Amino acid sequence: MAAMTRTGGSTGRITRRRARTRANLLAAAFSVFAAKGFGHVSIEEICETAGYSRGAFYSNFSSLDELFFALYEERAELIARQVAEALAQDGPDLDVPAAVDRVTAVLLLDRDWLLVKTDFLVHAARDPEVARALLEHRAGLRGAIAERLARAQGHTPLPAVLGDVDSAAHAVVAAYDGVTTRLLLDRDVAGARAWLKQLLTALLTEGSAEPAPRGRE
Amino acid sequence: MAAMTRTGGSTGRITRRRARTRANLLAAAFSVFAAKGFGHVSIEEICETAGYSRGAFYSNFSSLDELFFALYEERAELIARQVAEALAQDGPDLDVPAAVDRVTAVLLLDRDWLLVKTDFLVHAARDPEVARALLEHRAGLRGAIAERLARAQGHTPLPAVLGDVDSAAHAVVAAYDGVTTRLLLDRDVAGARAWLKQLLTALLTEGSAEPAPRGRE
DNA sequence: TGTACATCAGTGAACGCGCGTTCACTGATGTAC
DNA sequence: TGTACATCAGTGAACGCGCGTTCACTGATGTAC
Repeated sequence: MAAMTRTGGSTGRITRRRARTRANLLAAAFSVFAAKGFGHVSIEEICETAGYSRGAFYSNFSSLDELFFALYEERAELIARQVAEALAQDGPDLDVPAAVDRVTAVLLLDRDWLLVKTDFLVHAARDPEVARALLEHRAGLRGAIAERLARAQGHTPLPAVLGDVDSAAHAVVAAYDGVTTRLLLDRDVAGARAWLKQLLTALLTEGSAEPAPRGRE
Repeated sequence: MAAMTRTGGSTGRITRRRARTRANLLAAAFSVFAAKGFGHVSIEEICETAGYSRGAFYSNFSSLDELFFALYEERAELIARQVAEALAQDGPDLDVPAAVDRVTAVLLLDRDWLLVKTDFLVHAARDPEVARALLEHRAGLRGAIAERLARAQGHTPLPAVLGDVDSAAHAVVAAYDGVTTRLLLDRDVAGARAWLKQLLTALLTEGSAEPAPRGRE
């Protein structure tokens, strides 16, 4: 149970070569998973793409599942960092449209990531342990959003129907998930962004406060 | 291109035995796909579950993909019919909470279906042909919702930010997708229903018109 | 309703390939002096 | 900075299993009379 693997800061006994190989395998895995989907990918395929023999794989991972998990964690943390950055850019008052633009730029730009994370979702849906990890990541994202909304509460009040900032953050994440689904199917990134913006605006502002920009875009 | 296969109404040359076998294979496939996920399922596994030899599979389908597609179509049509029914139950005025209850009962009840349809989504995301079929199904659902909303427009106006009924229907489907994601992870059906209801209420009614029921549920 | 025959649907054995997994080996990397 | 040695990381061949796919066969189903 206690974390014995992967000591904190100092590299310790992990050689550069090893780190490089691991990184190469993860990078190759990302593109192969994105292209074919977890479950349609063989260890051999990843190794071939990365330019290693299969032995190299087993030297670094014990199974495809383990690699997939490591890959997800790596990328999810990257995204989380980028979202946090995007949210921090405003001053104390929240400029909803600008913040939404910045966040969606991070979240919707990379189709490969959408594919991989959705694969990971269906994987997690069948394995409670994996689900727990994914839920934690989502809780982190949600927390960052809720915090940001709370910070802006005085200036831009939320609609009463949503309730507190936590509910609002939940709704934002749900909107993101909904847009992800649509984008996976129609591949219309520009449309998805515009639409997510509209959706979030509808959710986060009083209906009467900001009427729709008729016929524009 | 022209549809040569599967003649319309009369059974024609399809024997009962064949129809039964096909149905059994589809039913077995549904539970196996739900349990393991498309991509982690072998033809052999489905046949074993259904109680047939592998030859029976090849006598009815030419590949796993084909079976998966047939399975999706069958179930998606079933769901679409049930949703249409649930939407038709009110009179001309729309009782939003009641309608939402009925629709969510259909859409969120069966976890296995959520799993399979999400599998199908990631499958479709990688194959434009399949994506087209899925988009058509979604368009059908959306159409039914939009029609229902339009029918109630006089009585229950939509918030201006959403724009027309089509946008509103899009938003409803997005909310459904978002809730699906969450439900796949936390398995909290009651919570998901309550939450979807809240979300749709926030989307479909003027923020000022219906304040939140503080602390209730 | 019964019998003979034709076709159909599913059987199960056989084949072979792809790939997961292992392991003795070798070249690469890092350390001690 | 150079050399000798120890350990580590990745190689690639080998093994074998699971399973996709085929096919000659047989029992089931349906039809004609």
